[in-house]
Amino acid sequence: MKKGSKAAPAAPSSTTAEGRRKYDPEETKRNILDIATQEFSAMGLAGARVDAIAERTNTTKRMLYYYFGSKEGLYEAVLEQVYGDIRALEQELQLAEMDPEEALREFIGFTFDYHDKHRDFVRLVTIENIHAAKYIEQSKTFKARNSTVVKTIEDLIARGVAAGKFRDDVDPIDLHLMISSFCFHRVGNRHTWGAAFGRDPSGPRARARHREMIVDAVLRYMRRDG
Amino acid sequence: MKKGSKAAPAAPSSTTAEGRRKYDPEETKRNILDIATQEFSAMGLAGARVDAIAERTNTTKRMLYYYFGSKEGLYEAVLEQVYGDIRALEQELQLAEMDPEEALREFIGFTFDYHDKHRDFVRLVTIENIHAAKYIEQSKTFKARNSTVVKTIEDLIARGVAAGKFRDDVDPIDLHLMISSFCFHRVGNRHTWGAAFGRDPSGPRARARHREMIVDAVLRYMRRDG
Amino acid sequence: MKKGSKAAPAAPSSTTAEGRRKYDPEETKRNILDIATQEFSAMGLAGARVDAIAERTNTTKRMLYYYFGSKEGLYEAVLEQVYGDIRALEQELQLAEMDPEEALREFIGFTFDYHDKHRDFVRLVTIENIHAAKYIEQSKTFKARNSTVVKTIEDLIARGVAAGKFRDDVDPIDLHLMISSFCFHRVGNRHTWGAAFGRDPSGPRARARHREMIVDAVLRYMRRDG
Amino acid sequence: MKKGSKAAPAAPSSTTAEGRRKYDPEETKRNILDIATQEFSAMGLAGARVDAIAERTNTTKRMLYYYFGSKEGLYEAVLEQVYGDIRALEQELQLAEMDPEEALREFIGFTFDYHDKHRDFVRLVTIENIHAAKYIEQSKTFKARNSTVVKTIEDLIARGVAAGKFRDDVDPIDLHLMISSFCFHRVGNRHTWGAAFGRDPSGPRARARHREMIVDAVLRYMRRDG
DNA sequence: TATGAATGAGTTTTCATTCAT
DNA sequence: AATGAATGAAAACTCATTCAT
Repeated sequence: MKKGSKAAPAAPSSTTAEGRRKYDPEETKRNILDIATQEFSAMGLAGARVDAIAERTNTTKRMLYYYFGSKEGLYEAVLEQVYGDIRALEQELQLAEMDPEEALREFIGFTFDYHDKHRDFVRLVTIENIHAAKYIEQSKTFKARNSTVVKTIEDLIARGVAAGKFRDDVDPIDLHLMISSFCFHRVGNRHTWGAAFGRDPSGPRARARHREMIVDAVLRYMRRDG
Repeated sequence: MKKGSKAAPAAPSSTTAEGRRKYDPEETKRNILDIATQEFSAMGLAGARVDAIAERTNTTKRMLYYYFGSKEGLYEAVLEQVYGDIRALEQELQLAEMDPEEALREFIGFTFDYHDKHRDFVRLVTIENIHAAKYIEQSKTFKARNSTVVKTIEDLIARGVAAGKFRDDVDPIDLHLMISSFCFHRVGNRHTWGAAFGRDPSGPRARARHREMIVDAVLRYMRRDG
Repeated sequence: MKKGSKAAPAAPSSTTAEGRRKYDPEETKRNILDIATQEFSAMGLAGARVDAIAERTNTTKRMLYYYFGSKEGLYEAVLEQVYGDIRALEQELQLAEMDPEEALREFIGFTFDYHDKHRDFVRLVTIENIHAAKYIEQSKTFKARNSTVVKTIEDLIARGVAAGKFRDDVDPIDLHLMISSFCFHRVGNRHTWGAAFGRDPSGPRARARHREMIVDAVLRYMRRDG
Repeated sequence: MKKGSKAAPAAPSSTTAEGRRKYDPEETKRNILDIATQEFSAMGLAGARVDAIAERTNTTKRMLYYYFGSKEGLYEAVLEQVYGDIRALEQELQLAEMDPEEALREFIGFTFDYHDKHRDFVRLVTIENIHAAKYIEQSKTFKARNSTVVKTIEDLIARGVAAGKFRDDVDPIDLHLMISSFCFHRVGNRHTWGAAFGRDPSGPRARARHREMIVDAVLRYMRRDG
């Protein structure tokens, strides 16, 4: 029953060639998570290969199981991180200090830019929907985080309504949906869209035009006497 | 999902009433395609199992290969059919006879209703985007079909502009994107959305509200002096 | 996942070198089951290797999963078969026609000989007890089969009591336990016994002596005025 | 199971009241051995997991290897301890001072009670037989210890024969086998027996009955003119 | 045309053991 | 003496596809 015991690699006491510490659990976890984000995003949960992820990592397949338990556990960790990132940025937005219309403009712009830049996030959300969100639903922090955005939008609308600028019959989550859908779709569905109409809707040529478009559309929709 | 697929009649494995053929190739193919549509839609390309599809079929795995060559071949056939269905309906819309604003309203409503009812279609498009549209791109009829929609929208806009109703700086494909994204997103991302905010954005309670919302938003956006 | 084809024992159109038919599911299953019986018996459930079983088989590992689903499923099938064998033989014993004392002698002798010859059975039962019988408990036929033995012993005792030969305060299952324990133990624990006392209690030299011993002990125990 | 293992006190990982050592090697070893006894007994050698043992211990996996060298070394230590316990007790029995029949009664009773109470011992012996006793055979003290029991029984029989009470054709090891088999079997095979006949043969309801039964049967068997 | 049986290559996961601190 | 991190080898299991009848 004895196994691999032939040659001890025995590295120098604390650092490797590039100066990375050899025993650095946080670094190891982060490294695995980064690669896994790319692979799951590129291939989907079923399509991704644990071997492929491990191969691109600085460590071995075994560590992946050591830290994340299973392929699905790793996928969950990836999802949680990626959702955490966008929610964290949203909270830094400081919209409360701006004029309502300006704040809405800012929020739409942020949402647009984030999706435009973070295609991995868009893909992972898409993938998670294929799985009926059953993995993200297990996350404990997920719902708590999302309630913050709703609050942000609620405040924003309320201030606009109070100022006589915004209509008062719009549900904050619906508004969020309208903004997100455009920002998400032009990235997430860019391939079929590109195949259908011969141009990438998320390409650089359309970016500025689309950004302006969604800001314009949403503001017109929200304005009191549009 | 196909039009006439409400209740897939069993492929006969023995003679029927009188003199009819023992096997019906067309029926067998249709049966396989129906089941495959459900499975690929539910599980994705990598996640779907050939065995699972064959099991639910009235025939055997061998026939699946006989008619469609491979798992991927079957997936392509499913995609082509499902895209064909929506484009065919779009062409029956007869928007040219309506007042431009009315026609746009009609077109948005149709797009909304189609996505709302055909979740399999939405899922399959999503899945195909995970695969960077590489399967649908091989379809010969796909691009041709799509150009028709563009033409429809172009005409619609042109008539509205001519009538002084619509602004003249909107690209037809962009407009299509704006409409589609909302209709698509509330169905395609309903699971993560539901997990995040505790309500299904594609559920019956939101349907009428959302339909009105997207019609309203797009019309405001298009109106000349919004 | 269709399994064991009830009818259609496969027409013998092509045969292999040794005359074994190439497409013979029953033969394939039996072959796997035979090898698995040996391996599980020799190594235990955890210790047995699916690869090792498959290797010794005329077919591949894949078929093992095709027919038995999992390592545990195969183990269950082995257990069920091996228990079925002894119970089937017990039922052929025709004890009802014998004089009660003669019948008891016959039953003890059979039990002794069966355990003495079928060491695989003894080992598998031992192994199953390590697993707290959780696999055999899932067998549907197991309990039904065992009730037959009880009935046999009950009848046997009753007839002996009626004839004034046997004491009337002995529980049939207890009697069975007394008989089985000796027959089982000298085979099942022969290794530790051999290590402790330097001789194999199930070896050929002890066989006749032990057989006589257990027959003698049980008959003395059962006799009315022992 | 060891004598003084009712409530394993935690191995201190920090200083205690005053001046006591920070680590207690003997305590650590005992703790590991206790847990290992439970795990090997419950799962078998192949089925037990080093990680699981270490987890339940007050120390870490490394210590397990430090003190016992390997999984197999730990298993051997467990076996040796457990066999040592029963043999030590047997020697305390003081049968030489009793009337032969009384002494035999006492010996059977002791054997019965010991097996009835020490299920871990029974299981470990069972497990060791699955491994053909290859681990216990390496024990140096094992055989020496066992020869004592044989001597005890030999004396006991000889005194009974001399007193005209016992038959003179019974081998002491065979007698020991007869006694042990019943006591062992009703505990070791209780699970399959319970599954087969719907009652636990080692349960409290059967205990007194079984104890009397084996004493009765053996004494009848040994009596000169049974 | 139809079908259950069969397969090889790959995929996830497990495990006893050792290393660096 | 103690510990969390790390590992290589092997184990169980899966899957799209083809074969023989």
